[in-house]
Amino acid sequence: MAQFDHVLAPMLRKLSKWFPFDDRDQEAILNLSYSRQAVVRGDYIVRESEEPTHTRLLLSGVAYRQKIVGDGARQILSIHLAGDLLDLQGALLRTSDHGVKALTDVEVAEVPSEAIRQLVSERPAVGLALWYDTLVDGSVHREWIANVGQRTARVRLCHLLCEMGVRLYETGLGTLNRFELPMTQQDFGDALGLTGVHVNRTLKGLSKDGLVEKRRSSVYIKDWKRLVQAGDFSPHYLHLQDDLQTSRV
Amino acid sequence: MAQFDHVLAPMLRKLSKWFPFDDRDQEAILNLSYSRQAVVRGDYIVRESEEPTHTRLLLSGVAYRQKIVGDGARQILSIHLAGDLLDLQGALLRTSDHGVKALTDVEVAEVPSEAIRQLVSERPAVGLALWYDTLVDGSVHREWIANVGQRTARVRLCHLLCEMGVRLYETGLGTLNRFELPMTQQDFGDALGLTGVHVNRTLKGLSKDGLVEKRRSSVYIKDWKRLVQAGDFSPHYLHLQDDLQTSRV
DNA sequence: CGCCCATTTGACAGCTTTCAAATCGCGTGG
DNA sequence: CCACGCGATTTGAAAGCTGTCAAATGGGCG
Repeated sequence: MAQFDHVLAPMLRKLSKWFPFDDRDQEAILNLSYSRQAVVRGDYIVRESEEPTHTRLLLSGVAYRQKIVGDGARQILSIHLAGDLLDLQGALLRTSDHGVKALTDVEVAEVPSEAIRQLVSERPAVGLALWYDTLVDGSVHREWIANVGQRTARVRLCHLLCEMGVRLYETGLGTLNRFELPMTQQDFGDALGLTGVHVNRTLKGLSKDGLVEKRRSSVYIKDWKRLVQAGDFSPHYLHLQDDLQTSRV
Repeated sequence: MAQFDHVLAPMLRKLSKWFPFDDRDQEAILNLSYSRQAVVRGDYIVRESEEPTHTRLLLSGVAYRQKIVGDGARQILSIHLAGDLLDLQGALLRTSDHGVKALTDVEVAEVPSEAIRQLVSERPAVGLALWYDTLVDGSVHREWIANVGQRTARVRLCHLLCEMGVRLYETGLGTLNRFELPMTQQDFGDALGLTGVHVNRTLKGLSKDGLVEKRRSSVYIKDWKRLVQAGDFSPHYLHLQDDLQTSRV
């Protein structure tokens, strides 16, 4: 493959980890029309309630999905890293049920929903891969429901740190001992169903116990093994393809 | 269509609401091999962590998906009614990240995962429909994350009652004013991240305020409009195809 | 009639929130 | 190079929602 530098190559690489594509599948993916967009930190990538016309691939930076509830509170639904498909539901659903915002300055590639639908009609293998991606997305959602619903603040926070550690490691953006995660304590709170103040106190507890240090946007995991225990974490729900699950985590 | 009495017809009807199938698509779906299974109340339909070999269609009864966390607590992830596809992730993912249990005696049709994969490869329109179903599933998960993460016990409970009311109504299993929902107060608690005791007190508050009466497995909505308000409920996230959203809810 | 499970209640503990106010870190401008 | 300003972090005290633990009550089924 000579197209490693193609903008959509990360998407191809990610999807083809799960399903082998033949040459025509690959060609069809790389021939998708797209436009490249830069979004600055804090801006919307997709607004809630608008009708989605595009599906997006996160090329660089960190983004998150959110919902605003009646009293104005924000729930962060998932965090996304470079290579993740954002707003895949925009390819089929009529209205966006949530918003997507940029946590850092990001770059995205926008692909028209119509092009996705046509691609899937003509190349069923690509459809399977996109479906797979959506299934994993759902699995992560499920773990978040359980995390927010059943675990204490401390366990929730550890769990989220583990998830981000593993995913950043997988994406090559860090190690299990140190990675960059530019979320504020308030962001953590909104992701975990806690207040920023309580995240602060909980984080301090983890630090006192020698599990984690967080300084600005750097996260230092002092004891991965104990953090995994404290976070009731098992990476199965991420449905990683390699054997990270048993070997290193 | 003469095959209204076919066991898989409900699945065909549901999926074709979203995407028009041609005759060969329909035929292919109805020709799927399946086996019919009865599961009694409380038993597992799919066990967590086992490798899924089948995808299931719920033919009758009520089922729910759950996760058990480290300390043994149970989080209910979603409730399923007749016509729902269960364990669709079993078609592609290697291990089941959650369990499925029967809330009432249920009947399911089991379709081999391999058959699903092959069907999707040959009939891309069916693949689109299944993908769509999975996307809606994810949307419901997201609402649950927000529900459990950001709302008070009272609002959470109202929200869940609204969701079930709309879905039972949609499925023809009840009206918006009265429906059967055989969940115990403990079940509600496990779905909402609350204790059964607190659900009891909250339910009593709703009753006192003239919103809802629950007696055994019957739910009587005394004031749908106020319940919707109290539950911060909007049905958009269910991505219903008809205009229930604006007309009657 | 009696058992079993679900519901109901009460008292109390406790985790988390709320509300401020103080402190810190760092980019910007003087 | 230092001062200013703003957002993020930190802290304290007090309130509150929800959980815990038990025990009593209720209702349906064998």
